[in-house]
Amino acid sequence: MILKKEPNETTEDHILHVAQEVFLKKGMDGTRMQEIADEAGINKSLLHYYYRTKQKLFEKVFKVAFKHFFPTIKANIISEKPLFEKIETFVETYYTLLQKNPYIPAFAIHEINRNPSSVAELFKSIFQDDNMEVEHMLYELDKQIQEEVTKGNLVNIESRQLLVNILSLCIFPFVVKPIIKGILLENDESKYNAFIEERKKVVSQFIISAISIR
Amino acid sequence: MILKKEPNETTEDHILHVAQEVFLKKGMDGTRMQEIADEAGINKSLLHYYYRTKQKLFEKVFKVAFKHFFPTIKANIISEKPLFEKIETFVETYYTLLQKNPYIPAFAIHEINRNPSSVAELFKSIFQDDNMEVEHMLYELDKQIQEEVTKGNLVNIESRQLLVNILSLCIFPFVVKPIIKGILLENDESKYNAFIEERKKVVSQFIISAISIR
DNA sequence: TATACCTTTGACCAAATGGTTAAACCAAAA
DNA sequence: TTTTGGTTTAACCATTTGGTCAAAGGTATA
Repeated sequence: MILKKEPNETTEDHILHVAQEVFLKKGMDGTRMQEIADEAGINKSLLHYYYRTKQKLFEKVFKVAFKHFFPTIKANIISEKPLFEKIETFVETYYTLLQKNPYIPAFAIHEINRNPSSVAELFKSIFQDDNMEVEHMLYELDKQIQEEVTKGNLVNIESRQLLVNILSLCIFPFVVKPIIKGILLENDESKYNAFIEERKKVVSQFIISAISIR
Repeated sequence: MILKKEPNETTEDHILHVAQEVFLKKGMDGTRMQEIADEAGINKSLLHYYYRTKQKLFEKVFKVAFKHFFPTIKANIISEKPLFEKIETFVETYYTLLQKNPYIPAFAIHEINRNPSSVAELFKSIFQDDNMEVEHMLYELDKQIQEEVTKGNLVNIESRQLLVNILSLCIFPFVVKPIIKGILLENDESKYNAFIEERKKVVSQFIISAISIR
């Protein structure tokens, strides 16, 4: 289906939005410049006029796609709230963010594995744009965990392991949507949506129950 | 690097193994028939001689790749062990299986999202080959969970949610290996391996702690 | 109106890519 | 030794694909 240009949208932006749509669904290798042009309702030359090469267009799309993701993680880890509350709001906001951008995780995973070194560079430049320091964030998270451990509220879990657990539980259900929907939920879209909606509560309960000492 | 043919290996098998290597890393779209031929040290025509088309070769690779995965899940769910023990052995064996086949999950995720309907068909035919019935497995798991709940050992968690949680915690760390390694573990391969090895214990503890009533 | 500048297009190109074919190769059977 | 049938190769083909270029369109300014 051809994506109509918004009235206030410049051609340059319109191309970017259409390219985002196509790249996210099909990946770098699976995307044809001609297809982006067709979907945007313009000539293929115009793509090159605005973005020179496929690679450059792809990198722009890639950067824009992650604009919202890292700041959300950062804001939550840095905030002053107690750990359990932090986890609850993180899961809630991250699920909502992913519901709005369901294709991004699978896209990222494929491109990262396809070209780890150059994608690592892209990530670093995004980090710089956002002024994020991973070491600092991990240090803050570590400190907070240790505090709760000494208070006797928390089992002693390594902060990296906890972080990976949380992200796994949030992101994975989106990257295997077709499997969950097709095999576990009778291929019913609304059942899948309900399943995901339910997870906003289930997952934070699951995590907190896993790490708290009662 | 060119993959040497084993002495006892037929050319047909050799091609399949090389194709597996390349398809797993680069995906269907990213793979060139010429590249498979080069890596196998043979002429491109020979690929078509044995496997007709790229699509057919891909489907063969796809089926072979998942040969071990579903039976492992099935065997564990069906077995007669108590639930917590089941979870422990499942996590352990699944992590070991993934350590041996680290590229398979990211590969599967990409192909599934790229072409959900045709991949769903492929999965169904694999299920048939393995004589697996998802409904039956879910029913068994459900029954066991309900038993533990009534015994007062377990919080009331939906079996599908639990299953997705377990699989998320097992599979996700492999699909984002470059991220974990690059951002959390100073790009150190041995640190990543240790991190994964540690998860065999961490994850099953995490799950059991999350769902058990103490 | 004329000019200058940005935008858009159609025609075109070279390289890459999946696939075909006829011939050469080779080992085992007759 | 000759024949036969499976295996392997080199040369070739049609199509696709990312990218170029010169010209045309359009619009604001002088």
